Amino acid sequence: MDFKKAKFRMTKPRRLILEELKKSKNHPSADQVWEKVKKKLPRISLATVYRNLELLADNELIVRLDFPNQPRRYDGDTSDHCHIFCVECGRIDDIFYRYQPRLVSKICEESGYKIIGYRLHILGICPECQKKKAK
Amino acid sequence: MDFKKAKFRMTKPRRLILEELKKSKNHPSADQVWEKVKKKLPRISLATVYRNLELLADNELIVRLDFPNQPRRYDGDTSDHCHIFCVECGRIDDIFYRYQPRLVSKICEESGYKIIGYRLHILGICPECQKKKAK
DNA sequence: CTCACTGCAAACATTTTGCACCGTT
DNA sequence: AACGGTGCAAAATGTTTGCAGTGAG
Repeated sequence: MDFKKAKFRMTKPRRLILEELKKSKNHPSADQVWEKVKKKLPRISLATVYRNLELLADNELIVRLDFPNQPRRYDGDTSDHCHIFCVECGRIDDIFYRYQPRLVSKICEESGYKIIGYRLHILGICPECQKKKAK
Repeated sequence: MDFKKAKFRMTKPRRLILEELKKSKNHPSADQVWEKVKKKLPRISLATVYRNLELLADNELIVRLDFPNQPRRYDGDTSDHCHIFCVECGRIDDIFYRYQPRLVSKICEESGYKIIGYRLHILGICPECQKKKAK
């Protein structure tokens, strides 16, 4: 991994994006981060937000969350946990469960792949959407 | 397979798309399915392919595969298995491992979500790409 | 002083939609 | 005959890029 090589400047837009992500609990999209950061830096471009989110994720300061049928989301919490995604409203919550990939590693060896990582995604319907549907 | 209850007609484009997917082993994208089906039905539109793939997936005759940074892929094999994805070239292979979600179900209950399903995605580098990188 | 970084607009890739016509049932 | 399905083109969506100017180290 070329993590060490990566040298980047901590510019104002970059710092604000990282801070915003560290403090938000709702796993925002690039667009949502943009809306927040604009309040402090009104001239910031959406392209800058995209560029910085990808750079921060490449350097493992934040985490990319890819779920079906919606824009990429980001998590400022890089600790080892997985996510549950509401298929109705798109809400994402943290699940503090550490997936143990021992068995599956064994099976994967047969494929000849070099394993990089695992993504355990849980899909469900959040409490609010269950209530709405009950009506 | 029982199409009687299905709320859709088994038209020629739809049948060819399903057949193509059932026989292909490389988890193609909509675009790739289109290229194949065009050989038998040259006037078919890409929009038709998209519409039918989504409809077939909704009816669980095929499976959607969503991996980061590439178009949605589809699997004609609906049996219970997971997938390994090459982050270099986008190749997807089947892994015949059945994920047992007992423990995580327990943990998820605390979230109040109604659980719909699990997606275990494995990321890696396929044998061919490992060779290329070795140079 | 340099070069990574930025804003902006335009390009891009993928997917969805409106509409008039077509073909199964 | 009805109505779901289709081709086509255009729109929508989400993200990336080219460029000229800016500012952090």
